Amino acid sequence: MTEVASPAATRRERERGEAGGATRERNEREILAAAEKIFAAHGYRGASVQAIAEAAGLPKSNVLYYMGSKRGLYVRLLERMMARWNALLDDISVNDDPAEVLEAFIRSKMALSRRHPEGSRLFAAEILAGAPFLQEYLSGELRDWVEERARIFRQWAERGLMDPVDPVWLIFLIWSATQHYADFEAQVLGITGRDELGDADVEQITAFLIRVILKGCGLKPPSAAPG
Amino acid sequence: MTEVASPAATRRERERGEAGGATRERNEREILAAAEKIFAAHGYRGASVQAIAEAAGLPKSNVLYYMGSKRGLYVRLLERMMARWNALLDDISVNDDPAEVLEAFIRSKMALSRRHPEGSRLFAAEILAGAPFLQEYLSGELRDWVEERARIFRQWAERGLMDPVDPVWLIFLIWSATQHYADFEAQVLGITGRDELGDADVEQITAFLIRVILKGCGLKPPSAAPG
Amino acid sequence: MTEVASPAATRRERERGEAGGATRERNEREILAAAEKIFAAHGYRGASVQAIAEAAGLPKSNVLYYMGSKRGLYVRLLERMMARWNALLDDISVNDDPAEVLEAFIRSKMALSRRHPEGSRLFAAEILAGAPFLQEYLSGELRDWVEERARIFRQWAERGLMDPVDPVWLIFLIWSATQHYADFEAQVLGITGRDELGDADVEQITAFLIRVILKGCGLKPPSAAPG
Amino acid sequence: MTEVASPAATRRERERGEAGGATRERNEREILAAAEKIFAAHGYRGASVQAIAEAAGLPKSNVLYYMGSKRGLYVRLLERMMARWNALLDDISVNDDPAEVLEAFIRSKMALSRRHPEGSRLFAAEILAGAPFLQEYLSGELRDWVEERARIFRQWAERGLMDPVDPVWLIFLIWSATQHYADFEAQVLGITGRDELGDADVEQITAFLIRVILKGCGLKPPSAAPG
DNA sequence: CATGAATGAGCCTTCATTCAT
DNA sequence: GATGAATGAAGGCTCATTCAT
Repeated sequence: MTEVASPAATRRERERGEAGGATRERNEREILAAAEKIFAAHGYRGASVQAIAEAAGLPKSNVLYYMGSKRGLYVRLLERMMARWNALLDDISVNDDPAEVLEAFIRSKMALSRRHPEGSRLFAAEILAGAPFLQEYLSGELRDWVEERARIFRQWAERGLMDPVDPVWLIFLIWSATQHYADFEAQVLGITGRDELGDADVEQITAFLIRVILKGCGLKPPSAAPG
Repeated sequence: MTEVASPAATRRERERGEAGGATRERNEREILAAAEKIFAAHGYRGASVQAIAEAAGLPKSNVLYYMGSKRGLYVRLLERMMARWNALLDDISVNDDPAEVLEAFIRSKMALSRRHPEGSRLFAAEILAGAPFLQEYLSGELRDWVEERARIFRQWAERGLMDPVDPVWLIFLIWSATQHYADFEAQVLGITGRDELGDADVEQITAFLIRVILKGCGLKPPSAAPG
Repeated sequence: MTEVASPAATRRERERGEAGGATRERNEREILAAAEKIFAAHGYRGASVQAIAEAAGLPKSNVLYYMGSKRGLYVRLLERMMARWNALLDDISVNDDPAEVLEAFIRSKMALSRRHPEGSRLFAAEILAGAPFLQEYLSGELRDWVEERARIFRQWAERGLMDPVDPVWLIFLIWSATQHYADFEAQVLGITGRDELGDADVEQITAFLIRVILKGCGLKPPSAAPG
Repeated sequence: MTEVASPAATRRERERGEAGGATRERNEREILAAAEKIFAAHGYRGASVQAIAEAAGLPKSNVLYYMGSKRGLYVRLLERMMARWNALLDDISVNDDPAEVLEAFIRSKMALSRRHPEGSRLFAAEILAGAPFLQEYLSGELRDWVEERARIFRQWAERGLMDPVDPVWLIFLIWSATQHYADFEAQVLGITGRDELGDADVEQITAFLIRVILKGCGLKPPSAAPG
């Protein structure tokens, strides 16, 4: 990366002595992060472009210049979160070990919430608002994914590999339990009296959830993590 | 019911030909219901008095006339929800049967979410925003309540009445699992392809949760409801 | 005055055990006093009926019930102040002693401002606003009064009884100097570092003004008050 | 004056075909002038941003865009007026000639009121309201200034250079007399039957005040202007 | 007679967006 | 390419007034 500032270098850029392309990327990244935080906290309507701009350390005009519109920014964030989500929804088959699959499911879902708590809350806010932007995704892609899993869970139950619990309610249970620590973080911290949850806490919670949910479905946890 | 002397009939009232005294009460009720819905969907900032007024079928000024301020209305709704919540937090003792207590806990929590889904979402939105109005409640009253329960759960575990799981994570699990059907209703409906959850569905889900969570903690469900 | 409460006795009335007629009078008096204060401080537009009601210790509706409208109340106050003013504008003749007349003029004007500072400020606020309600009075009655005095002052000057100063500017000088202690009370108190001006202060100021103004017009003060 | 690069041309600007940079300055100037007029006439509370905007020929949002807030605009105007005021409060010493000092004082005060009548009225309205924004200034800076002058006046009196009148009352007399023609302009015009006071009138009034006040304090006017 | 209820209009301020540079 | 300028619309709230009792 050379030190030659491009002719159209911005003030921020010039001050930091950066090259052009990097600035755009960094600005976009900062805007997205800031927006995710604000939208997560206050929802689509409650978020203001001004607040996002301040959190990103940029003028308001820039936010709209980079993102087109408040709506466009919001949609982009939702899509980014859905993409992260889809990335961990790998296929499973009837021949897999139920306990292993469920454990992996819980682990990866927990890790996603842990890595992207703002994204998790953004999604929660969207759902609270009645999912105006995600209606289609929920009753399309996501529904298919759930039904596919459900079919396999049912087959496992039929083969006596696990208790015959309703697989859809089971999926919701896992979702709610894992998202809780991101979505209700303020409540969790308030009640536990901490400033934040550390990695050890999260690992402990994950093990707890795996232990209780698997056992609750008549499965033996494959790894012997204490809950 | 006698003809109680009452405030002046409003225009709405006259148009509908109603009796006098009921108007104020009805208006308040409608405003509270409308506000709970709007605040739940869009959070404190995202909700507008105009939107609440429209949902209540009243002029905007009227909402503020009845409720004083947007903030006051919001606080009143939060307090109402906290009161409902506190109403079902009866005491338990070490001598109680763990399975019965947990079942009752899950049942009552589920019933509360079922009866007041907007209130549950209102609470969720407040937590998403970082609990600006409930900070104190969370780290005060509610924390004490949780710790008290946790102590008893631990004693049960020591006596071998249930698995030695972390009681706080257990409480969070129950909370998240039961609230999920109110808070993420839009998602649940989208994925299950329904218009609403009926009483039968909710009873089925409740039984599922009781079954899985109790079994997951090494308890036998006292009633034999199939999940 | 009997103790029998009239059938239509108000709540306030009943609480104090007063008869009907007295209440109305007292309420009117309190409203007028409160309104004078509020209008004086904030002008016609800046005053609110609510603020007046609060200062009078009555419900807002009552203020309008007694006074008809904000505008009507304001006009009534202006007229009351003009009436007070007119009460001290007695006739003078060329044969009067100039010094005595001017002294009496300064004294009575000062006393009026002293007795009704709110009224003086109310008038000042009206003038600041461009005298929308008093236009006619100023260029009619008051103008005539001024011109009449001016004629006499001029005659005195012609007879060598006083310096040939412009009588209109002289009248304005007296008005401004005497009203100052009411209209700019906040400034006077701030600069002198007092909480209020006492009777002694006012007497001292009056003597000062008489001394300086009379001497400035070539007149000997009739009474020997030190300035 | 060179063609300085400047902010974007506004719609107003384009319509008028003006150059770029001047717009902002002109708008600010017009807003300040309009606001001074409106605040002077109706006080802080009675003034509305809408009215100011209309007087400035701009949309309401624009006024707030330029000035931040109604309060900020008001404070800025007060400070501007105080700055003008301070600009003419030059030091005096015991060795100066009392007559010359007093004449200069009256002249400069009169000129200030003449040049900035709206500012004078703005100040008057602020004082009428109880000086909520100027409390500190009055009992601080201004008080000190008055006391300093008073000390010198007293020394002059002790040396027999002028009558032993109370210097603070004298200062108030000069202030009230000179401000009167700005603050009570509507009254002055109504009574004198004119549309406005011309330079000649003001010069005449100034000479009158100098003559009467100086003579009233036992001083001979240095210049022989007839009142 | 006196007052709480009710409301359209207006208040100051913030909003998302467009535009010119 | 990036940003300050500008603004119509909407935000929460207060206003003076009307009405029914």
